[in-house]
Amino acid sequence: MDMEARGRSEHPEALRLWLRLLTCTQLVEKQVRSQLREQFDTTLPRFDLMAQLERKPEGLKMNELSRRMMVTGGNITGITDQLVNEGLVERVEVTGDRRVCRVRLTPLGRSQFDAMARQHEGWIVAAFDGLAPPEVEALHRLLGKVKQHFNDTPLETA
Amino acid sequence: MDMEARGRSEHPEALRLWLRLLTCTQLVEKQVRSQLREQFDTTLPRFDLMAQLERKPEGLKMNELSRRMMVTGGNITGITDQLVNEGLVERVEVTGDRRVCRVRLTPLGRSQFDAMARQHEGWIVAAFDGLAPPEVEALHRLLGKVKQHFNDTPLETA
DNA sequence: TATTGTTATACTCTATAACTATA
DNA sequence: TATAGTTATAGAGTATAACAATA
Repeated sequence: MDMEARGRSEHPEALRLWLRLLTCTQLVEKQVRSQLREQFDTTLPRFDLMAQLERKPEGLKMNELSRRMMVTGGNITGITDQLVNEGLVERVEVTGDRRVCRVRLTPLGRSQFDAMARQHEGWIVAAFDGLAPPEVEALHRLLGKVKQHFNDTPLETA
Repeated sequence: MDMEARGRSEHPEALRLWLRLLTCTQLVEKQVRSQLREQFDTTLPRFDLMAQLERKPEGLKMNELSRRMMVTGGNITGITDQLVNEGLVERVEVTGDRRVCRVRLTPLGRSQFDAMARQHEGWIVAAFDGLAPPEVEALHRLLGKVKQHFNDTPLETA
């Protein structure tokens, strides 16, 4: 229940913040994973991939899926294969470059994703409804700065 | 790079917040995992388990480790076995209940953890140094409300 | 009977690297 | 040569459930 006992004795603010951030994410993520499993017999990466496609009717290249989902290419092939076998997404050839393919939702995939997304939205709203709207906004803004700083920083190896 | 394209078209605030929270956590977590691997040839769960023990010289029961790390018991046995084999932690019998054992850091484990924690702290400080101190504080406080709300809510299955 | 910890197992997710086919 | 995608593999990390010993 308390991952936050993890830091060193000095406990600088950044460390406390990180442990709490991790705890919150894990709480929500565990909830989402188990609900996806129970209610839809699916997994978070599969849901994520379909969610990436949902707003791109023309589909996305494997490349782009890999970058957006922050995992390497081989994994995208694997998840895509599963979803293709179940008829939820399809690979489409791209004219002009025969190495490339686009992946997009099938009508079945779209309707199934819509059903999942509706539930998913409910779980997420429930997870954060301890916050007032301005607090949600503030949290969103602050995390935006964290993300931005990461994008700006060349990821030092020291 | 942009997990946040994931939500539905309506994009209520809670959903946007969740996607950003997840993105930030994954960015930091990937960084920490790869540094732990490169610099100390260890993993995040192993580091976490040692961190739990660091502030408890008397050790923790397997039970307590399981609860704190939010994973089931069998996994705690596995990670503990590894660390015992490397001489970093030890199992201690508990008088009065022969089913129970406490796990605690060995002197070697403690000194090795200290070295890791020093580096770890640096990675975390770097991850959040795009925020001013009052912003760190605000973020910490808001996430505290999220966590609290989770603890208070009996985890509805609908 | 209930609890603590262990064992055995299966599955998902991941990165790496070698491979192919195109460019 | 370089790039897009695939294949093969190994290893984390996890949950589940059956089990032993003890309470």
